[in-house]
Order: sequence, then structure tokens, then C-alpha cells
Amino acid sequence: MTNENAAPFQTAIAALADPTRRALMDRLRAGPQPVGRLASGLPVSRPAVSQHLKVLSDAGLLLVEPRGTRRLYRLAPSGLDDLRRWLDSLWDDALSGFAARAREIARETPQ
Amino acid sequence: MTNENAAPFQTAIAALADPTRRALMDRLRAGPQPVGRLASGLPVSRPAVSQHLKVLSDAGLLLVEPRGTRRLYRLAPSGLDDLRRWLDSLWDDALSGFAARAREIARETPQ
DNA sequence: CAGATATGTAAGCCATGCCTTACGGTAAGC
DNA sequence: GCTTACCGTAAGGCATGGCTTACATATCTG
Repeated sequence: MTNENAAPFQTAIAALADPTRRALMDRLRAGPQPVGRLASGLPVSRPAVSQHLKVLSDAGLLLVEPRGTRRLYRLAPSGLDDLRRWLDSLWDDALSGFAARAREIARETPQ
Repeated sequence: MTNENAAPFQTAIAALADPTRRALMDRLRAGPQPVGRLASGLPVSRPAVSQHLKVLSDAGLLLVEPRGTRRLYRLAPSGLDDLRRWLDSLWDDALSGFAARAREIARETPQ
């Protein structure tokens, strides 16, 4: 065992924590794009972008489609699933706690 | 300017990308708890937990309430807001792209 | 007031992460 | 077939991050 009980979305959230990789994800919202186009405009080199795209792909966040000499990357919705679920349930519990705390304060302050 | 156009949830997602910090968040779902209790059972030292709690607090994910010699930490729902919004909109765009791709394939495969 | 408890902070170590330049491989175009 | 374009990978440098131990501070208790 290398890491028996890690969250299923560990690689996804770790990938999305980097600003450059998030910029790539945001650029891909407009549709599938090749590496060169994704790299243009970003403040890092093209090889750096390639490395970032690999991280995102390994995390299940992107799909690749070879197209001649280019490689089209596109968003993979399924990669966001587990992370979204965890975040939503955390949000729910946080809200419950907040509401409970509000009632607590109301009781402590009869005024 | 130190970082004029960083995502508002940058610190939040960076904080949540760490497994130990996520474990702390998960433990706090049951309600507010002091540092010592949060640290017990975790595979890291108590000072390490203190440092993690500071990162989470600075990210707006936790609130602190001094209680005598202890400090109660609790979940702060508002800290998750921006991150959740971004993730949901990314999910939406990814799904749209997926649907468009499905129609594309259906058209290319008249069968 | 003295001791014990609970916690934050400082300093240093070490692994990991992101970046660069250099290079290799494959498809397209003349 | 040769050249060009596009892209992945290797190697190395350098900053950042998380951990530990040691220490400082504050509150409670007897």
C-alpha cells in the first residue's frame, strides 16, 4: 500500500490549487485547444504548460485527442465529481454548525 | 501590487489541497473543538496542527473563539463560497462541452 | 503565588513542486 | 526525402511547504 485511505479527489484538488493550471482549465472552457494555443499568453514556457497538462490529465480533469501533429485537450467533467461532492457536503455541515451557533447566541442574549 | 489578479479562492483551495488540513476540516464537521482534541489521533505533532489551523483561519475557512486556556475552532461557511461558485461554473462548462462533443460524435457516426 | 495545562511561535531540516533549457520524436508540406 | 511545426520528456536549479524540537505566553487550580 502506498496510500490506502487518501481522498479520491486528492490529485484533483492538488492539481487545481496551482494558479497556472487553473488558468489552463479556464481557457479550456471555450472548447478543446492544442498546447501551443494554450501556452500563448501565459507567463510560462511551453514545456511548463505541457507538464501542467500532464498533471491535469493524470488527475482525470482533462482528456487528450491526438490530431495530426497536435494534441487537443478538453475538459473532463467526471474528474470534478468527487471534489464537488465533498465540498458540497462540507458546505452543508458548515452551514448547520453556523445555524446552531446562531441559535446558541440568540439564547445567550435574551435582551 | 503583489498579486493583483489572483482568484479570490486561491488561499482557500491551496489550504484544502493538503490532506492533514482536510482531515482537520472533516473533524470540525462534528462541531467546534480545541486544538488538543483536533491533534489527538492525527499522525503529526500538535505544533504542526497549530500551523495548519493558522493556514485554514487565514484562508477564511475557520473561526477561532478563545475559551479560557483553550481556543475553539469552528467551520466558517463563507470561506467556501467563492471556491464552490468557481467549481460549479467550471462543472457547468465542462458538461456543456461534453454534451457538444457527444452530439459531434453522433453526427460523425451515422451507423 | 507556584505549578500544570493549553496553545502559539521561532528555527532549522528536508522533501516536493514549478520553472528553465536542451533534446528527441512524429506528422505535415513543399 | 528534407525541412518545419508541434509537442513530450529529461535534467537541473531554486523556492516553497510541511515537519520537528525548543521555547514563550496565558489561563486555570490549589
